[in-house]
Amino acid sequence: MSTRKKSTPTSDSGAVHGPLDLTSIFERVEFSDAYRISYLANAIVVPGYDDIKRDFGIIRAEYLLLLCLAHFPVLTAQDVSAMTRRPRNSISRAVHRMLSVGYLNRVPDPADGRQAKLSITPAGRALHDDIAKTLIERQEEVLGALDKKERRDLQRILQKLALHAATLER
Amino acid sequence: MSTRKKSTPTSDSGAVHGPLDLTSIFERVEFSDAYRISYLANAIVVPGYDDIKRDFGIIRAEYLLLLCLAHFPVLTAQDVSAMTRRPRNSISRAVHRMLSVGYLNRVPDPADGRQAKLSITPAGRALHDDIAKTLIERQEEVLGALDKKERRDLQRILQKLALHAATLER
DNA sequence: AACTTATTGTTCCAATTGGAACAGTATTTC
DNA sequence: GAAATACTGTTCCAATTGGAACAATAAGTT
Repeated sequence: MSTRKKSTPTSDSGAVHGPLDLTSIFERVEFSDAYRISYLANAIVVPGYDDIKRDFGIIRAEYLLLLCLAHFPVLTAQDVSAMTRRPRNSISRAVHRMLSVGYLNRVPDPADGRQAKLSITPAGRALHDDIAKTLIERQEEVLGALDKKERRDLQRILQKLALHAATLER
Repeated sequence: MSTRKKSTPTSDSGAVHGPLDLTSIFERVEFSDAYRISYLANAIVVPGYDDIKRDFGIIRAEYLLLLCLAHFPVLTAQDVSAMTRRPRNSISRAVHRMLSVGYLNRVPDPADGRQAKLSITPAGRALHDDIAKTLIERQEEVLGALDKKERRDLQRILQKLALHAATLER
C-alpha cells in the first residue's frame, strides 16, 4: 500500500489532503499491537494455508495435525487440540481424513479406552517437510525486513508471549 | 498448559519420560516465529471476535469494517478490503448489514459510478468504542507479560513488519 | 468513437468452521 | 460398588467464509 504502485485514486478527491495512507490504521487503532499481530498472521499464515490447500490438498486443521505429529512422537487428538487451539471436532475430522490417506497411524490406548495414540507415517513426514519449506519461505519474506538484532528480540519476546498466552483460558 | 492445573495424565504413560510439555512446539517448529505470531493472534483476537459476536451481535468482517470507519472519515469498500485483507465479498455483505442496522452511511460517488463512500454513524462509533474497550482488555491480558522495554521493542518491530507486509502481494 | 482492458461491488455456491448434544469410557464420591 | 461427575472423540447442524462468475462503470488503446 504505502510503497505500492497500484493506482489508488480512491479517497483522493480533494487535492487538499493527499492520498489516504491506509497503513496508518496500524497506528490509529486503540489496540494497535493486537491489530498488528493479527494483520501479520493474516499476511503470513493465511495465504500459506491457501497455498498448502492448492498445492497439497490438505486444509488448515489437517496441516496443523501433521505439524504437531511431526514434532512429537505420539499425541492424542486432545493434545493436538490443546496445542493448536483448534476445536476438538476439527481435529477429529482431520484425523480421519489423514488416516484415510495414510499420513498417520492411530492405535487405541489399551490403558484408556477413550483415547487413541496418533503418530505420523513416513509419507506424512515427507509431506510435512515439503510443506514446511514453503512456510519457511513465506516467513522469511515477511520477517526478512528485520535486522539481526530485531529478529532476535522479536523471537525472544514472541516466545515469552506465546508461553504466557498458553496459560490463559481458552 | 505449562503452568496449568488441569489434570493431564494424557501422554504421560511411561514414568520414564515426564509429562509432555506441549508448549515446546513453539521451539520445535521450523517456522517458529510465524507459528508464534499465528498462535498469538488466535489467542488474542479470535476469542475477542467470539466475545464481540456474543455480546454485540456482529461478526468479524462487520467489526473490521466498523473499526476502519472509526479511524478514517470516508472509505470505499475496496479500501476496507485492502486494509484488512478480507475478501471483497465479505466486506460487501458487512456493508449491507451494518447499513441496515444504522451503523454506517453510504453515498454513491458522483465522480465514479462504481464506488460508494462509506462513513460511520454516531451509533456506529458508540458501538465501536464499546467493543474497543473489550479488545484492549484482552490485549493487555496477553501483552501484560512484557516489561516496559520489551513492550516498546515489540511495538516498534511489529510496526515495521506490518508496514512491510502491507507492501507484499495478497 | 469503437474496442479492449481494468476496477468496483454484488450474487451464487461449495467448502470450511465450530458450537452443542451425544455415546462410550474413566474417575471420583458417597 | 453404585451413582454422580469428568473426559475423549464423534456426529449433527447452522453459520461464516471466500473463490468465481457477473453486471455496471471507468480507463486506456487504436
